[in-house]
Amino acid sequence: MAELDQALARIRQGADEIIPEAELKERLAAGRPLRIKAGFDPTAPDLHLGHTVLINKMRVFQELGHEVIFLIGDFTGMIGDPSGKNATRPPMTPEQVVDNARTYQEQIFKILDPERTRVEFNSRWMDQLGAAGMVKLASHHTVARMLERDDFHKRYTGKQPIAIHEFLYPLVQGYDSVALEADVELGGTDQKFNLLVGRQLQEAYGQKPQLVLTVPLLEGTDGVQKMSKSLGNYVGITEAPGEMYGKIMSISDQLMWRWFELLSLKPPETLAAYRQEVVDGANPRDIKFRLADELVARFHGDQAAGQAHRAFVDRFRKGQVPDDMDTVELTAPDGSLGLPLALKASGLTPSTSEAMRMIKQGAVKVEGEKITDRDHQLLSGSEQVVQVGKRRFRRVRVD
RNA sequence: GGAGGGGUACCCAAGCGGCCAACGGGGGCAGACUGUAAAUCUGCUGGCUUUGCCUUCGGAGGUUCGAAUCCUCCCCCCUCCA
Repeated sequence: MAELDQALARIRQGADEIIPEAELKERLAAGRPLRIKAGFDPTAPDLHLGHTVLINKMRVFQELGHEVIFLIGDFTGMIGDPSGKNATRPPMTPEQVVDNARTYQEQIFKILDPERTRVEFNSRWMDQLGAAGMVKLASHHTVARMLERDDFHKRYTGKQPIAIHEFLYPLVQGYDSVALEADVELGGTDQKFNLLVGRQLQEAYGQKPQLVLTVPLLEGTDGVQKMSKSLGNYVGITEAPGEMYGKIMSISDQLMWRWFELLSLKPPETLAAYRQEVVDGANPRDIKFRLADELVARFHGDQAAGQAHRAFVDRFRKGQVPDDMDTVELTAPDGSLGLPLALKASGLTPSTSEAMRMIKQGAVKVEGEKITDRDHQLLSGSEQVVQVGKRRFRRVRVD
């Protein structure tokens, strides 16, 4: 049974909770491939590293021979969630959903095996359910239990509004488990309540309740809030290798360990050895290189990762100007172009006002030389490297 | 349906006739320091043909020499009562 124990260990690794813990071994021991469900919101098809914590876990199940279902919540997405100001979503058209679904698949198949991934849309069964079915579904859960959910509870006691349809969210998600006859549902720790509703509903519909496995939420590049696109603290998995490499290298040393733990596929012994290296005096930055190497390679291949690594070292450690910057061509009607206008026109700053500010603050360099004169001119026929701050470069040619 | 509270820049939040492009905080950007770290300190944070001009305080009008601030109508949000 060493094989079973190994499987258990791999599933548990990095997981926050498994409910009920004991049953996992039991189901695995039965030998039948388990049906693993993980739901995704179709409104945000740009996956970032935070999502991959979960997808990595899906992959583990896949490698262990189980049936992994990638569920796109198109029905749930069309309801929209009007509550939080930042969560207001316009209803999506079917075309958008299809588009997003395709984008999703392109991205997840960087991690999952497409041959062994079942893709589902919950509109398939939700559209069939009808109003009567919805009422029946709603009858299986009580308001009191719904209010146990932490965020509902807080809003209720804090006299904040809760729209009725928000109660439908967990119900529909739970019903997905009924429709799919899921054995296990994966989700972030913030999904725990919804996942548990699935268990309860399956029981109500005469099924064996699914197991619930939650994974921690990954902190974003700021190291504090969870990674999300709206907070701008994310690393998208389709980002260019250099971009991705830079973002990973900019995280704090403390956060680096967290990311290793949740994102690296390296065994725990290796990570422990890394920690020891730092204890023994290694520069944490050099360990961070390994994290960046691994992650960039996963999404872009070894070669691109190697290139990104070298480019990073050249640019920041050796202070060189990057060699792959964009070139823009500008026209100077009067033989020369004022620097602020050039900055705006080349996209280095969003406005001339911003360009003025950057110049005043000493953030602008032309051919490596700091320019603080706002009337500085770029002459026609010249081609110069213009830089704003440490990261924004552009080769500007003036005609 | 009734009563009350509120809509201010990316977010939170002051201001309640001129000194307001609008206090303060957060976030962001930049500079110093560094390991492009983190922490810290400093500056900036509407736009433009930039020592000046133009447009912003839910929307549309109005009063006034002058309005984010007063008046009218409208839209939206919240709380309580029904």
